[in-house]
Amino acid sequence: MPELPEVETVARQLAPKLRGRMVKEFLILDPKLKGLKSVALKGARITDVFRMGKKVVIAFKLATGTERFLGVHLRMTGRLIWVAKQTRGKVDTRHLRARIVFDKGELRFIDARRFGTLEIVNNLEELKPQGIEPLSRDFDSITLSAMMLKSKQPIKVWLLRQDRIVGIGNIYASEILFDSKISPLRKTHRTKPNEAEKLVKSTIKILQKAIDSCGTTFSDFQDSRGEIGNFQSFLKVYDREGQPCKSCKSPIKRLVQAQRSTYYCSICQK
DNA sequence: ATTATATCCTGATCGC
DNA sequence: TGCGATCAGGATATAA
Repeated sequence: MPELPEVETVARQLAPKLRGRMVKEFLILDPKLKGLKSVALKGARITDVFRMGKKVVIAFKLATGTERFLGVHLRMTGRLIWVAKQTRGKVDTRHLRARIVFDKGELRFIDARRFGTLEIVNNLEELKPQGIEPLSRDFDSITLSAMMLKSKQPIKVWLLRQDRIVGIGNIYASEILFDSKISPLRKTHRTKPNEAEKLVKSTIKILQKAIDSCGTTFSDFQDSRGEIGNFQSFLKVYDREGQPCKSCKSPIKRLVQAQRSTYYCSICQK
C-alpha cells in the first residue's frame, strides 16, 4: 500500500489529530518491536507530523524541551489508525503492534505482515533518506540524468531504489514509465536527456495527482473501514494485464523484474 | 561498486 | 469446502 502519496496522505490526515497531544502511554505489543525505547516518550507532546521519504515522522517535545522523533515505516501492510474515543466492547485487535495512548484517543500501529518498523531518534537527520525527494527542488533532469548514467539496471528496477529517488514503489514505477513512454526494460544509463526530462515531469505529475486523490486505496483513519484513496481509478497499467492500453488499445503486458510485477504497454513504451 | 538472490512475515486468492 | 501453491503496494543482508 504505502508509497509516497499514501504516506503523505497518512501524515496529512494525522497531523491535525495529533498536534498538541501529550503521550500518556506508549505500549509495544509486538515482541519484534521490543527494542524501541518507547518509555522515553512518556509525557512528551507532539509538535508535528509529516512525511520523509516513505516514513511518517512524528515530532515530540519533552517537558525538558528536548526534541525526539518517531519514524514509522509502514512497509507492506502497516497502518496508523487514529481512534478518537475508546470503543467499548469488541475491538479488532488483530495485528495491533503498538499503541500511543493520549488523554483522549489513541494512535494504533497495525501491521499484519510485521514488516513495518518504528524507531525513535534524537535528531531528525537520522531519519532522512539518502535519495532525492521527487517533489522537492532538488529533483531536476540534470541531476536525474547524472544519476541514471551510473546504472545499468533496468529503469523500472532502478526507480524503486530509495537511495536514488525516494518514495516510488511498485505501482507508481509502472505508472510513471507508462506516462514517460519508456520501456521498463530499458537500461537506466541508456535514457536520453529529453527522456530524463520527461521522467521528471511524469514522476511529479503522477505522484502529485495521487496525493490529490489521497493515494491508492486504503482504509480510513477513524473507523478503519471506508476506502479513502481514489487513485486506483487513474491507474493506466498497474494490475491491468491483458486489458486494453488506455492509449493504443493493445493489451497491457506483465513481466517480473527483481521478483516484482511490472506492467506496461509494449507499443507505447519504447 | 553494482547487481542478483534470499529472506523477513501473514493473509488473501487461485487452481485442483 | 478443503488444501497446498502462489502472490502481495517494501527493503535489506548477503552473495556474486
